[in-house]
Amino acid sequence: MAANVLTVGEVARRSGFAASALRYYEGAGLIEAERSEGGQRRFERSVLRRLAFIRAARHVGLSLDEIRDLLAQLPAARTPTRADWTRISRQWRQRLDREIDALVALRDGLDSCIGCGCLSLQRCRMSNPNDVAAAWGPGAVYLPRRLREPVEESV
Amino acid sequence: MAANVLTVGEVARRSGFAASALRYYEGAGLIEAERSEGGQRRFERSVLRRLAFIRAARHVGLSLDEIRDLLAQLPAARTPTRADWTRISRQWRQRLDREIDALVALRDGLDSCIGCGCLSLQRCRMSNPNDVAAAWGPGAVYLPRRLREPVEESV
DNA sequence: CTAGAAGTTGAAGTCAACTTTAAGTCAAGC
DNA sequence: GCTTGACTTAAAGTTGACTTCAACTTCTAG
Repeated sequence: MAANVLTVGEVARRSGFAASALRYYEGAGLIEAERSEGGQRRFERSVLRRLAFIRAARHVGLSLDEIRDLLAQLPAARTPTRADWTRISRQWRQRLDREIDALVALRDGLDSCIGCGCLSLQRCRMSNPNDVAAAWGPGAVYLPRRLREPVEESV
Repeated sequence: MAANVLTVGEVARRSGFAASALRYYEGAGLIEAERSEGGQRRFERSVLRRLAFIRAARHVGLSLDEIRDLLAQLPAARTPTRADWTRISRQWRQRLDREIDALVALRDGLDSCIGCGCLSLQRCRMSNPNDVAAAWGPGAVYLPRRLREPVEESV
């Protein structure tokens, strides 16, 4: 393929995303593409880094909406630098910390439950809907359904 | 309501699950119900503890299929004892440990990524699909989409 | 020039775990 | 006996993130 642009198939192969996902991401405003005379997508090489970010963010459990918001923070005028990427990556790190904290709290709650064997709707932290809500607090816990399935787009 | 049985509405109120969810769970084989002469559901009181278990297991991120499998380990002949519940609860604890480990590994990988600013498809642990798959290993990471939304069934 | 691989679109399908809706039946208090 | 709230069912709708499909067009190697 020509000069410095990539077809959707090439991007798919190199990024590990399915071509259908790339089209979907374009529609969702996460990535952009020029068009050839015949109307086919032509991606700049920089889309690969963008996709790398998307993959990592998906692994952390961010929704596409959230990822789009993060990507919007990148400078539109110039090609993003390493520092630009670093700056926005730092934002999920906090999220991840909160997730881990919540899980540890969950595990501790489970331990106390196993200990008492109660699972009482009235008293138990694990099963009482109100207590559970209170225990997690308003800071939602975000976690990847994505992590459930081993990644294997790149077969 | 009569003697020792509960209507779907009563169970809903006391368990925090919506009545529609209870019907769904019955259809999915997670809970059982007798029927009144007129065909309405009549739940035994023990269904409440079962539901408490279901709620807790959902919070840990188990799917309904998995929960059904766990519940199938309960003795059919007699009413489950505290020891029975404890035994099957212990099984998710390991799961939770693995989830936490995976998240911590993810965070460490993220740290190294922020440090290097690379996000390279070829090298970076965070964004390379193969590396990511390898990093998680075959032991899947299970985490609750459920935890994303604060629980508020009991409004 | 042409075969065939790769690309295009919009619409529909998928998955899980429910909820909602419609149209009707049951139960209980007065 | 009647009203009214609670219940019944099957079927369709919801959400997010895609995939699949059908019908067609474009690109490129030979």
